[in-house]
Amino acid sequence: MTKYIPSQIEPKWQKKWEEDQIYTASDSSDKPKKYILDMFPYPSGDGLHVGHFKGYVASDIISRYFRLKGFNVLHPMGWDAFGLPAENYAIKMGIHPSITTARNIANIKKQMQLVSLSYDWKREIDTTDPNYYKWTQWIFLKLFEKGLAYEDDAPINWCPKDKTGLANEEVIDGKCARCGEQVEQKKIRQWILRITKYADRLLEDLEGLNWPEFIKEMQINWIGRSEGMEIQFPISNFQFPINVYTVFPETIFGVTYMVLAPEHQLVKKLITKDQEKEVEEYLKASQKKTELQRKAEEREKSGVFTGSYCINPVNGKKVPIWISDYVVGGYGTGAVMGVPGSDHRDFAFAKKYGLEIIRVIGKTASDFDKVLTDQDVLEEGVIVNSEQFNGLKTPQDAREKIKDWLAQKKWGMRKIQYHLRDWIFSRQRYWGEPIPLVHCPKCGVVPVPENELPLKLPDVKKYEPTGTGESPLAAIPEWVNTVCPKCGGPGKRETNTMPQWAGSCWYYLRFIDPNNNQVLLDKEKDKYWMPVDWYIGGAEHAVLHLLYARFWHKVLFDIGAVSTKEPFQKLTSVGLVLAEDGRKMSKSLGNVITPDEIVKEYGADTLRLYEAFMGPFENTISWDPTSINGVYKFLNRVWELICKEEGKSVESRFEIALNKLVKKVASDIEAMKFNTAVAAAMEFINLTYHHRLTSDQKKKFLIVLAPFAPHITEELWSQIGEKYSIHKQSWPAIDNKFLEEDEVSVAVQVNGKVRDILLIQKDMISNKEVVEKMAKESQKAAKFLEGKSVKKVVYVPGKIISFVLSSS
RNA sequence: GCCCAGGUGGUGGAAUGGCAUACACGUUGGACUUAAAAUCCAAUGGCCGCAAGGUCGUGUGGGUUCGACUCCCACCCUGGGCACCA
Repeated sequence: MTKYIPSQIEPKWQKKWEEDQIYTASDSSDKPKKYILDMFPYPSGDGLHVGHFKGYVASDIISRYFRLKGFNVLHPMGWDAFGLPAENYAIKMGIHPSITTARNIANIKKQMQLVSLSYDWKREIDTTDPNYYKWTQWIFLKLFEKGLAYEDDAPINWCPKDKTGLANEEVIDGKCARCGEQVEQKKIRQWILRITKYADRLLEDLEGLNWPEFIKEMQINWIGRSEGMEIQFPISNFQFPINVYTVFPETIFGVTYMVLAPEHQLVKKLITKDQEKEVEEYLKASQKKTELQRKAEEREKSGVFTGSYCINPVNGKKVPIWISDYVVGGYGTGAVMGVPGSDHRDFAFAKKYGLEIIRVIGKTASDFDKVLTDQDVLEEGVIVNSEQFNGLKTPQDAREKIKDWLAQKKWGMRKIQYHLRDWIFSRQRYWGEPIPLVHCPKCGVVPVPENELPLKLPDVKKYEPTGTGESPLAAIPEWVNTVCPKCGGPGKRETNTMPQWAGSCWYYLRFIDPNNNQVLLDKEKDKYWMPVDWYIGGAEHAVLHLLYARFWHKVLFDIGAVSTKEPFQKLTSVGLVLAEDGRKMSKSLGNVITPDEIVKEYGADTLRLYEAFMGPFENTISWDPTSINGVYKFLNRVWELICKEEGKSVESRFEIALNKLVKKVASDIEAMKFNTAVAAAMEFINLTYHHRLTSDQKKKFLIVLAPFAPHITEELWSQIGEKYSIHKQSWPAIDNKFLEEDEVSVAVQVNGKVRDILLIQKDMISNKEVVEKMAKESQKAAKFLEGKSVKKVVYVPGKIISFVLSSS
């Protein structure tokens, strides 16, 4: 063969590799293990675009590299196939989602095989396969057994378009994360998972993880732990006090009013006769406000006085009780103590309604003046106007002392509060795992016995969501009506299904033991493979999948099903690939580029190489169709160079370049700097292109390139007469005697400016006198040194020699 | 408003205290060709200069240092996340 024609070599080798199953991971091996995992895709009908492949190619390069390095690598792939789009498509077309899902999976699998992602396909899993979701249901039963799943009909986020409830994590800016519809509050019966019970562990265990800081930060913020105090304010002539939660108890002497959220339980009981009308109007108005209006109002506060008062326990002061929607009902106690002297929001509210403003934090201990403007509202300073606490520094000192005092007087107690809410887990839709529970009028909620799992999703004609808060399953009496597993009497099945996150919460465990019918996964295999060493995927899952999966994993750890506390030891987040126009690739914008078309034009190796070369892995980068040509040209040059006759003599500069390349590519792959790894390979080819490589140099170069471009390297490997397969070789050893150049260039600086470059023999570089003499004699530098006195000479061996002149 | 990441040629980017702009795209010129494509070679930050060379230059302004894209302080801009959370 004389010319590089990808279409003539790629299918041939793909077929051979598949026949020989060269990427199979062994469950028992003397080799050290690496579990390298991609976030598995949702098998959408549109297939995958080149953006999806940036992460897949990266994890594939890493997997191939570690195989060459002698690791037993587990690199699997599967399908997160339950979910709304398949169901919506089914409704539109009248095709059962299982049919379209199977079709989509086949298509995407073909795309992946087209670029030779080296997955162990024997471990392929599909979350909609009853043999898989049997275990998703099993895990749910364990959650139920442990009291971590409970039923409630509290108001929840409801998407009127998708006609289902949503988790807090699925609401973005008050809109449904999936369809963008404005989310409403609706009160329906739901299954909820007690993720808040794990809040502290989810927070603490982040510390040991090798994850991007920004993702850890996002989880920390989402969990939102704060250490504060719950304080009781008694109400005269009333049996219940008002409880408030605050993280600033040191400001308690500055309380001049109390605010309740409109939905607070006590609201109705505290309204006095003369205020009745006004309050009612306010409540009505605030209910009507949509999220959008609330946003549009910016931070303009509004509220109404109830007519009642409570007592500040620390000084017996009468405090008016107000109602305002700037207090969020669902957080803390739904009531806030108003401290306009040290909180900007309270200040604005107090100003508007003419409430008293007392300064409790001053710049100095004598700063007792009333607060006049928003600028005087301080968060840090010295306590004033607070009796025995005056003069204490805040926050540090004062906060702890006042906390102790309040607790000792029994006016309040320390409390830890989280932003994280429990996870609304049921969906009123068809295409999800059935929740394996039976409602029995006699026994209550009874779990389906484990030996009856999987509880299969029934085939139905109509999948339309009902919108009533019931799932379409409720319309199938022969499925709903069943026998109570406990008493044998008539019972009704739970008709809600699980959210899409359920299947993805534990799939990484199933790859380890995909066909086990007895247990979730074998204990020995768990011990061998877990945790996932390297998890690669998009940052859009930072607080969704990545938090949910950690939660489930910890529950599985607690019941002894897994031996590790955390599932994903190392995480790297892949940057988005945008279309050429800088927008997201989407079918409706018509700017999608598929791997299929790139493979057709340039071959899979070019696609892979370009994905690696286009820029830093974590960056968001626009696809540039004109740049692809560059890596294609590079592969052609590789082809030409390797196909040339062997060189006979060993040129040391090529040896040095090659050894450096081997070293750099290895460290770059491990640091996910694929772009510079490819650039280094290009430099090597540019250096040697017009010369000849020895057989040994060819072999080493091909192995180094193999993780990036598996087809062309396999082909050339066989053309130079080497034994199949290049992917079963070992990563080249580095020859240290060829790592250093004979001559090193040293820059000459005069007053910080580079004036010349010296070439210094390797054995001279540590000799400062010689280098200094050479530098002074160099024509270019001497010009700037002439007639000046040198104050100081700094020499960094092998790098730079710097002359500092005395200023004259 | 708060938290995080980032700002370098026409473009994607490289360099994490020591030669700014590696590698690639694009552009321009040349070779080959009847011609085009492909390929190969050369040039390619701005300004001054025929050139040698000089000078400015990594968002802005200061600072530390013999030396700063890199470290420190303040600010501006872009992207992401959170947001009336007490």
